Amino acid sequence: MRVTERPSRTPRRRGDGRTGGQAAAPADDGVAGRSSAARRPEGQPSAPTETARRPTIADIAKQAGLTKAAVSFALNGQPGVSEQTRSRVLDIARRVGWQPNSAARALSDGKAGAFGLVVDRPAAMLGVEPFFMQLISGIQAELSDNQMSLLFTITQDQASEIALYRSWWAQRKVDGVFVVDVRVADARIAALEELGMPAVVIGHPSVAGSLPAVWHDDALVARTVMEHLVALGHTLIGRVSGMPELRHTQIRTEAFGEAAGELGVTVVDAAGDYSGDSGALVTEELLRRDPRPTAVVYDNDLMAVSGLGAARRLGIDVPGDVSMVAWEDSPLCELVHPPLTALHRDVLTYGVHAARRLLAEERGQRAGNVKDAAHELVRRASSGPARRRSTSTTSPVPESR
Amino acid sequence: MRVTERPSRTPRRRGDGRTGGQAAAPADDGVAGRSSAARRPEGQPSAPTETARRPTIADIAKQAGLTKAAVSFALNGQPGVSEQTRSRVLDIARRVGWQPNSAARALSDGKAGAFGLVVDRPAAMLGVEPFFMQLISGIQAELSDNQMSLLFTITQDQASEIALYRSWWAQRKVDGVFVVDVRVADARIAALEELGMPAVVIGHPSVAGSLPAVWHDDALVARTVMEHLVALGHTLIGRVSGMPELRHTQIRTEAFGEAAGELGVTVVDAAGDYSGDSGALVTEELLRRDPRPTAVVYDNDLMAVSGLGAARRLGIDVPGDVSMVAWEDSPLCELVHPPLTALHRDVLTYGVHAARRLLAEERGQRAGNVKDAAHELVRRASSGPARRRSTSTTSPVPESR
DNA sequence: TGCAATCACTATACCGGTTAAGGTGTCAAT
DNA sequence: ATTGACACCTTAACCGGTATAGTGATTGCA
Repeated sequence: MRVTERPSRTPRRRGDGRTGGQAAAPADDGVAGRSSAARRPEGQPSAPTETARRPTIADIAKQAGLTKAAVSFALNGQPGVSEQTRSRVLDIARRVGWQPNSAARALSDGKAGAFGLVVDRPAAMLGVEPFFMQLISGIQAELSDNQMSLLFTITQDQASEIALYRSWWAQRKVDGVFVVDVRVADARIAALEELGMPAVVIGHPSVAGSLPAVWHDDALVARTVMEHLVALGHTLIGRVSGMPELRHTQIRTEAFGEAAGELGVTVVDAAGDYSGDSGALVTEELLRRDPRPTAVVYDNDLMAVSGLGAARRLGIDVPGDVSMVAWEDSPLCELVHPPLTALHRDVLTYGVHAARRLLAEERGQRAGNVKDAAHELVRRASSGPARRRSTSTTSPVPESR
Repeated sequence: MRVTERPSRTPRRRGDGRTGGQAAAPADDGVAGRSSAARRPEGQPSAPTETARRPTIADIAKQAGLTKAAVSFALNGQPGVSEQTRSRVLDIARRVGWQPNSAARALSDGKAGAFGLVVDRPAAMLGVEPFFMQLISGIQAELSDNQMSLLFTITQDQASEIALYRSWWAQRKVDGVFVVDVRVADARIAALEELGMPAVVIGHPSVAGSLPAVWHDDALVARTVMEHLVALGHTLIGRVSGMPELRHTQIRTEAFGEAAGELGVTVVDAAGDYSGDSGALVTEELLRRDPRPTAVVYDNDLMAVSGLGAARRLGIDVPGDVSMVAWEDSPLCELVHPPLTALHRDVLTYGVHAARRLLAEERGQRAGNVKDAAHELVRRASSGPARRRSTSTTSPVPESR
């Protein structure tokens, strides 16, 4: 109960962590001292039934003069005890600060009480994207409402990710997992199906196998972008994509192609890898083409920002000479110059939906896929009308980087 | 549109929990079967010796003709079994794919097998910084070597963070926690001390109370920066700080002040809040001063990037008129123009050390604080010699934004 | 009045590990 | 032949919950 302002240098004391053994009169326990004090006015000394440690239902049972089972019934709202007894038990539980031991409960009902999320990217590539943090934030919000925890891990390759799934499942550490960054013919999907482990794919249903997916319609979004650009007069549009092995990259590529065909314009695809470097490199390639695209769409914000820099180095004006659009919005897009037109979505809600879906799955409710809201186009200064194709290409600038 | 909408319903199997086994003809496969799968149905056993469910040590014992205890000894390298028996047990365990049930082990030895990390920031503010991802990556690397998991949670305020600590501890969900973003007189420290929960503060020891800290010497780094700038001829230096209530902000502020005094130059402090907006705003203020600072140091990369934009809007050249330095490096710093001189550190190793320290703490090894390597100055184009103070300030530009 | 159905609990057996204490069999020393 | 001393296992008791069967007392109904 000492919550005083620590002077400057307390002689580090702290709990032992392990209050094991036969209560060798620790005098100052520091754990949940209120309980024993409250129950025992000043107590007969050498009390044999001292509740030293974290309270269990056995302690509550003893205090209430009941058995463990009765207490369990009372605490869980199960029938089998009188209302009077129930409230008495609840009172005691509250007073001693009882909380169920998660391991005991897990062992008993065979559920872990946690879900897992593994991200498999090299540490360097993680990071600048706010996506995961927001996703986790959303997942978390839903899980904590349901007394569930999230085990989060970053691995270096897919093999260890799969190994981790097997291990988690064998040890019953998690009740299910969220799968992100799904590739074509992703080995994780097959592994999860084989294990029979509940899982939700955060990505397109076409790669989710028999697993439920939470997704949004990238094809629709691609079309929106194309319409925006075509309406501005653009007819030759560059696109800097993410890794081609990711399924959603392919989906976007296909959709851009189709929309282009229908709208009578041309799309030039070029593959990046989400890194700033690749964004700059690929942008330079695109902007050196003749005829030069009058607009470029990027698969993430980081590449778009780099593309902006590349254009400046080449002496190409944005949006005067070329418009730029980033797929995925972030604070970054707002603070560069010019601010980037971007595709925004509510990642947090996406996470909430994924969590909700996995909770249902784990409860055995085998529902279908969940389609989330599509991205919304946020128009900023980086996209504008296509320049009349009169002036030829800018004088080439020596390559730099 | 040709996204190969998955045919329709393949007859789902999955979710049964039981693997292989006699697999004869489950026929029912009622997914819902909520009743604990462990209860013996008591029907006539068609294949009595078959291990149907996930294997336990009891299964192994039966196959080996031993008791649970002997098997446990064998599996844990405990003395008490012959080498011959041990290897036989290990063989069987490997063959049936046994892994210890984490709940059972946790219940038995009173340890959760997991640590917790709570980040308490509004979802919007999380994100662009790669710090947490890299930190987690490092923590994770060390933890998985020690068969430990990481519970990761994002909360909205400090009160719920503390409540979560209490809950985790009461339920024995974690064996300890990492504490980040420490403030002055941080309520979390007091709460953790009261709980007696093992914890490691990732931050300066002066706010860690009696908890061990893993930290690095910001004061030293501040001095390095100052020396760099003074060597370039700068004598009036602006600084855009992070939130003043964070302890490390204060430490940096103090250190900059001291170093300035010793080196005979002046530092002008201005507080931001790590957001891009604040970076731009505060930078404008600084650059409008007369005399104008010839260098600005930022407490994070995001504000520095925004500051760069602000300078451009004011028609002030970087690094010609003013040099800029970011505290905390990231891909962002490299892709803006000019690339930002930045303070780089190995966050991943920082995480490894924090994890190692918490592991020691949890094992009862009460070591001291761990001082990590300081940031290293990465010189890029944004910092250069101070312009001779001949030309007066640039003509003011109308305020924008 | 008698028999069954409820009610409100108790007793006990799990879940799957770990671990202290006890029990054999073998072999050497006394 | 007795006594240990071991090496190698077995028994049984936990850890802290949950679930099922059983018990004594009260009530319902004929």
